[in-house]
Amino acid sequence: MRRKITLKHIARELGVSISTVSKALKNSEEISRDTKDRIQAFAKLYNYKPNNIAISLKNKRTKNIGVIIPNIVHHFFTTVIRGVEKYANERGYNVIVCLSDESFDKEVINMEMLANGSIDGFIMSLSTETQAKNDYNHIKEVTNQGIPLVMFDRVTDEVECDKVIIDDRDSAYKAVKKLIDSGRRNIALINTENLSVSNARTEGYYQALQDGGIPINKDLVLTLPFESIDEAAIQHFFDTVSMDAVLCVNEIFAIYGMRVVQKKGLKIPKDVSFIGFTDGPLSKYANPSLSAVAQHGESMGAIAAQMLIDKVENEEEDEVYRTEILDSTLIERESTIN
Amino acid sequence: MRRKITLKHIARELGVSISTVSKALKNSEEISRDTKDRIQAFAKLYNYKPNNIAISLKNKRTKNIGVIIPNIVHHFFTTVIRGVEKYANERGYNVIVCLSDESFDKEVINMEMLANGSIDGFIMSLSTETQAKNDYNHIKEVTNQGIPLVMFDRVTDEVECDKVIIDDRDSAYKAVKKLIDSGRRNIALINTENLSVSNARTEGYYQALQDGGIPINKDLVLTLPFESIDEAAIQHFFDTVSMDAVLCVNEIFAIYGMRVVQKKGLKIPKDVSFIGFTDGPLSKYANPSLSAVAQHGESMGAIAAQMLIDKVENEEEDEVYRTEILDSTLIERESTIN
DNA sequence: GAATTTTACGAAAACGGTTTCGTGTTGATA
DNA sequence: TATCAACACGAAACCGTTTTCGTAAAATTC
Repeated sequence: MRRKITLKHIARELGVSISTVSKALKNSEEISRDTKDRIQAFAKLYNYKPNNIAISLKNKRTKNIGVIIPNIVHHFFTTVIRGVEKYANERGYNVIVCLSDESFDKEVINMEMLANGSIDGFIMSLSTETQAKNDYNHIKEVTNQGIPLVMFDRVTDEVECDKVIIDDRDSAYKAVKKLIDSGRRNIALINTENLSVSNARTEGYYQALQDGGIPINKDLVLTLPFESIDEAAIQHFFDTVSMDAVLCVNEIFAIYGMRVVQKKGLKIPKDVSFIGFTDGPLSKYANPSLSAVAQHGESMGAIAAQMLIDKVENEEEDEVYRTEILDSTLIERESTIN
Repeated sequence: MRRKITLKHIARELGVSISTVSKALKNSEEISRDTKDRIQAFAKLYNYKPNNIAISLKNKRTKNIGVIIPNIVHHFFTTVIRGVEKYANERGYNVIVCLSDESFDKEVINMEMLANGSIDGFIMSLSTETQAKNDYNHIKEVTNQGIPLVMFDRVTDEVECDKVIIDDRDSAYKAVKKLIDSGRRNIALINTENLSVSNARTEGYYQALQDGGIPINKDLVLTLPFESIDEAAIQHFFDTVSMDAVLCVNEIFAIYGMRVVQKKGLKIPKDVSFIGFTDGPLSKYANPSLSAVAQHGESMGAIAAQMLIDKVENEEEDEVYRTEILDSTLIERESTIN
């Protein structure tokens, strides 16, 4: 087993000083051609690579970025990570992924863990629990220390930092408008508690109904606790309420809803049409395939990474923060197109 | 903005030496109660936290583990990461995720990037390209340097290290046997090129047919390039070959196959039953829901993490490697149960 | 009161690099 | 031949810790 070789080893072996070796390997003008050749050849032979940790300590730059997300089994977050990773890698950064598991405490622990020098900046999306508690001290703590932060998707006004979001309100508005335009009048909504994005989508839903001159009927709105997929509640909802269209704030609700509706003998989209949020594989491969609002997670991740790295590498800390609003796309599939 | 405080700051501020501060904060017996109290109070007040990078350099331990996977949008890999992350976090480790994107070159680059001190050990699953090339020098390089490595799922005999896999051959065998036992005789297989796991599953398929006394018919096997989801090829396959059951080496093939079969007016599972590999949300929410071989990615990840961390923290390097074989579970759903 | 042991702390090395500055040697210049 | 710049390299500081070892001063022992 060949252990990693250091500058010290090379210096000792070649009878020169550590500084000479360091300079020679950076092709410094200070060192003679001869010496450089010797040192470089030796280094190549023994496959010398500088130790990242030592460089990090010296530069106070780790070239790592921390990504904290609530959950990784969600396709959306997965695509964001992918976008972050791809972009970060191109710029020589590694990605440390931490999962808060929708828990406030884990979010705090993860942030503290990484904030002590392990990373140059954070990209994060809030856990539901954090949004419910409305407690952002751990995040302010981090930004106060001057660690750059970019929040995406689930964000809050309480923290000043760069943000990347889609306009959830407007996306829902457009989806509902589309349903109205195609002649639907009894449009239901299945949403979730305590989630900034769900709330925004709900607002868009109401606004679209209002603008469309459709009276608001609270019975058409089913609010479920966060993704518990309470099958009985969904079943009961469709048993007791009648509608000709449904907007769901996530894929799972929509897929499950379609199933219940189909079991009742109704046809999709003839009798009821469905639109879901977050276009993932489920939507694409569902039967019928589900029309969905695509959030373009990968671009979101790439943009977040770009904003973060630009800030990290930008010496002068301008206290100006941007919020980038990305376009969503309504992808129409069998669940709305006859 | 309060910058991070260091031992040096505390020492200067309190008129003691750095070593005294360091010891006081570790509650060393060497330091008087008085001094300790002063220092600890001061440290608490200014929220002192030791710098991870400095500690890493000193200890030659980063408390980071690198995970290299081919793809993150695959549900299976996602669950593995989750398992790794959960377990690693419990033991105080962070997880650096790198995506090889099924590319040999990216796999090499990622490994080299992390191998220079950024991590204490690797957990990885091979990219298709690496398996096709059969070139594992970058991996051997890493293990030669004494960096612990655990491979999972897509592994190779060429590299000596700890491994965690499921018995793909046996899992496929059992799935096919189940189909035979339920009276199916024309059992098709949709598999993939150049993938260790796919090959093993194919072996199990043949073996089960042989043991079941069913003649092998190569026409019943469709081999697709890696997950291109060649829709035309799948369509053509079902148009020209007739079968009463299909085993697919991944979810997508199965879901897409079911759709084609349904469009032809055949009933699932009455006319054709389906079993897929890798139980993910698609299987669960498909219509009909898809019976699948569950690989228990989360346990796989947790076990891999445990093996890795045990090895990392174990000083004496016993050159003995284990291969842990996990049980898979056939989850029966509507696509096989009448 | 001298010798010895504790007590309480500081100096310094080490981890593996980078970088500034100092210096002995060489060759050119006046 | 004295002066000086250029060249080629080394010493040392620094990043932020931990840890070993040395040592004054205080406390204890005889």
